[in-house]
Amino acid sequence: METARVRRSSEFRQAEIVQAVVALAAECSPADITTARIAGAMALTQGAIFRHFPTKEAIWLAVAEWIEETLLGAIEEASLSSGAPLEQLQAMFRAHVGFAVAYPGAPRLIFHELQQPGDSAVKRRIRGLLGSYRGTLLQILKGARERGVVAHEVDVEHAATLFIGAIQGLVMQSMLAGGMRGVEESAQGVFGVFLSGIAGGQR
Amino acid sequence: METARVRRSSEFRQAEIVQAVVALAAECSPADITTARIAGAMALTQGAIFRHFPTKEAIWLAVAEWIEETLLGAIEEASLSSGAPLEQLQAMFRAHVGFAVAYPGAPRLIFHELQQPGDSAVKRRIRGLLGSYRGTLLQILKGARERGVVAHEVDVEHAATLFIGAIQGLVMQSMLAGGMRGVEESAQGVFGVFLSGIAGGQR
DNA sequence: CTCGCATGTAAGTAATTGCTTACTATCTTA
DNA sequence: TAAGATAGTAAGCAATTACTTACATGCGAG
Repeated sequence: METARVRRSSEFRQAEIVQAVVALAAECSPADITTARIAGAMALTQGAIFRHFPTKEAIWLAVAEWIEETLLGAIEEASLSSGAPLEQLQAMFRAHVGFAVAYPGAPRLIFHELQQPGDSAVKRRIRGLLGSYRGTLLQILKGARERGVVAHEVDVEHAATLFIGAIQGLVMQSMLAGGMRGVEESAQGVFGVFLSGIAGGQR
Repeated sequence: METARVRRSSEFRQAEIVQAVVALAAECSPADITTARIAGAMALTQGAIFRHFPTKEAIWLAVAEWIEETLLGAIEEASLSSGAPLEQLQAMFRAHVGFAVAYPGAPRLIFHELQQPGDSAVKRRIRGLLGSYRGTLLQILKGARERGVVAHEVDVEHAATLFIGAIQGLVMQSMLAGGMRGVEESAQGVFGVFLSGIAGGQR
C-alpha cells in the first residue's frame, strides 16, 4: 500500500534531507546513516536522494553548514542579550546546551567529522565553525579580564578549552544516561563551577 | 614476495589484535576499522583474525576490557600517589591525559561505543568503566569537601562532570590541532582553572 | 491543450563488509 | 616417526554500501 507519491521542489527536499540526517544522528552513530535510511525517514526511495544532492559528501557538507548557521546564530544572539561579560558567557552556555538538547545529533556529527582522517571540505567547515566559536569566546573572556570580572591571572585559552569541555562533559553524561533529561539543570550547576573558576573581583 | 609465515599463540595474537585496533583508532574513525585493516596492520590475512576471535564484536569487547584495565589502573595508581585530595585529583587528571596522549584511539573508541544505539555487551562494559571512574572521582571530591579544601557549596556531581569534560575538551582541541602536541602543557593550565573553581579554604 | 522538464520509482552496478570454507604448514607428543 | 592439534592461507559467501540508469509522471509555461 504505497502512499501517494508527493512531488516537492529540490530546495525543499534538500532542507528535508538535512533535517532527516540531524534527526537520525540523534538515535544512531553518524557512520550508520546510509542514504537508504535517510530516504526511508522521509518516505522516499533511495535513488531519489541523488536527485537533490550529487553525492553523499555533499549531504554532509550541507548538514555542516546548517549546524554552523544555527549554532553560531544562537550563540551570537545569546551573547547580545547582555552587556555584562559573565552574563554573556552564561547565555552562550545556555544557548549551546539548549542547542545540543534540541538537536542531540549535532554534537555527534561534529565529533564524528573531526575524527575523520585527512582533510575534507566538511572537516574544514567544522574546523571553521569551532574556530569562530572559540574566537568569540576568547573575545568575551579577554574583555571580562580587562574589566576585572575575570581574574587577571586566568589564561583565557585554557578557560575557553574548559568552557567547551564543560559542554562536552554534559553531552557525554547524557549519552551515558541514555537521554537528555535533566541536562539543562546540570548545565546550570556545571557552569556555576566553571564560573567560580575564572571569577576575579570580590576576592 | 610474501614474507615468511609466522606462527604465534592465539593468546599472543589476541593481544596483538587489541593493540592494532587501538593504534588504528588513533588515525581513523573506529567505524572504519575493518577486520581486513586489522589483519593488514599485523601482516596477516583477514580470515586469520577469526582464528583468534569468534566475532568482530568479541574484538571490540576485548579492546574495551584492555582500556578498562589500563586506564583504571593508571588512575588508581595516580590516586594513591598522595594523601592530599587536591593532589590526588591533579595526579588523576595528569594520568588520564597521559593515557589519552599515549593512546589517542582510546577516547575515540569510548565515544564511538557510547553513541551506539541499544545495549551491547561492549557498551555495558564502557558504562561500567566510566561509572567506577566517576565513583572514585566523587569519593575524592566528597572527602576533600569534608576537609574543607573544596568549598562546601560545590556540588560534587557537577564538579565531576566538569572534570571529565575538561579532559574531553583537551581531546577535542587536539583533534582540531591534528595532533597531541602541547596537550599535556595545556592540561596543566586547564586543570588549574578547574581547581580554582572548586577550591575552598583561603577565601 | 500540450509538451518539456523536474521529480519520482525500480532495478540495476561495482566495491566492500563480516564471516565461512577447503586446504596447507608447523609444532607437539606418544 | 606417525598422528593430532594449532595457526596459517586463498577463495568465495550473502548482505550492504554509494551511486547509476531506464523509465514513469505531474506541473507550469507557451
